Amino acid sequence: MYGEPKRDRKTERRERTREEILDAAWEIARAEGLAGLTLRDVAQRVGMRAPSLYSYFASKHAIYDAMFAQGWRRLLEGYGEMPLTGHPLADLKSMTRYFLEFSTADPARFQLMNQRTIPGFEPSPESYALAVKCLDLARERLAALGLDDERTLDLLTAINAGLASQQIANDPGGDRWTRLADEAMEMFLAHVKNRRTSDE
Amino acid sequence: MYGEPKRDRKTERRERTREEILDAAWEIARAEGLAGLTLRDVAQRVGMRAPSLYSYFASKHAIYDAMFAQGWRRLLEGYGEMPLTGHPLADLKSMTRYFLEFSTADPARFQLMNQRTIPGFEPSPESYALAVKCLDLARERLAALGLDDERTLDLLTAINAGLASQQIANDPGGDRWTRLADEAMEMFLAHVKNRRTSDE
DNA sequence: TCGGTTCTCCGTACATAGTTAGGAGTTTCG
DNA sequence: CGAAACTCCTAACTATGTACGGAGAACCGA
Repeated sequence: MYGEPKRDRKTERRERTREEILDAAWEIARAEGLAGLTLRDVAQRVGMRAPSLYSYFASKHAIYDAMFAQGWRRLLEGYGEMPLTGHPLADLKSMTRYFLEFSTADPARFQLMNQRTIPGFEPSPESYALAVKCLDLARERLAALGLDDERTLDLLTAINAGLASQQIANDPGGDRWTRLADEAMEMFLAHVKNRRTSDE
Repeated sequence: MYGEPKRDRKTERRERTREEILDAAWEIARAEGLAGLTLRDVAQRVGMRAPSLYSYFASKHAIYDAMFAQGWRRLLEGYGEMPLTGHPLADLKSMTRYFLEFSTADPARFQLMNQRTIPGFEPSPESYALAVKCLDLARERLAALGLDDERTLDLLTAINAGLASQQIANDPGGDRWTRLADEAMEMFLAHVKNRRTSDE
């Protein structure tokens, strides 16, 4: 029973180094673009040579996978901590605003999380599960607002993805799209309400 | 004055070879992904070695640029040939449907045209002008339907881009997003009409 | 405390990528 | 015909992801 702390210290150090590598990778991806990420650059940033990274990640794709998972974990976390009012319009607006800020704050991250753009890369099932979990949370929130069918969720995610990618492509930093996002949510809510009453 | 036909024959051949190269590039991009495009593969497909391509394009980015321009030219053409009824809802639906089909038919092309994802690549001013021209046509069409402010155009392009990227990422081939696109256009039109009457 | 195992990290090396340089062979034109 | 231009080649340089094998430290059971 006394042997364990030492093993912990070892795996703990290992975990710390993995984090260090991922942090370096994020920095470079932010600066050089997702595809501009280089193992040699990452290695240099953490004081290693490129091949040494293979002690921590099986491949470059494995690094992307870990980043993919981190991204969705952080978004999930952010959604979880977000204060909600219970007013549909206000809550829809804040969720969309949060998503927009999150996405445009790091275009490389958005690209990694939402666009299949790296040839040969596919997130592992475990990482993908995090993305699904995030979608499930959104579904749950929508349901709490009384909007619980699948089409509605698809529509909302499409709008959000579109706003984010347009802002990233055309006007990173501006607030033009933030205001547009508010308008979009008004439109969205009115539509769903309307569909709801005409369905009954 | 008689020297010109021969020069023409030469530049014509050159132009044909450029087309051949671009066709090969599209094929490979469709099959391997945009970033999976390789000069050596392109060269092989047209019966050359990689360095020979430099007689026709200054760099790989120059090939991407020509493809970018071709993509927007084709979309512009498609929009131009599209029959319009004058009914706002019907026309909005067909334009969005066309954009969706066009985009999902070749995800690599969509990525090249709409997402800044290749590190270091930026379209030349001439190529970019084609993209702007395409946006101008959409603006014009919207105006013809009585919807002529900039916000409306932004909102529409965001919706369209979102629908396309979601379909590409989640369900290429299915018609789930086509139907969603119709619904989105109903929502969009109702919203704009509503905003219009409450503005006056 | 010692000997073996495991874990890091290194240097080297290989395949593939975009790209450059320089030179043959062909075509064009005076 | 001879010069110029064009096309295509081979060879080679650099940067990339990755495989291999080894040196040294950390760890663990005896």
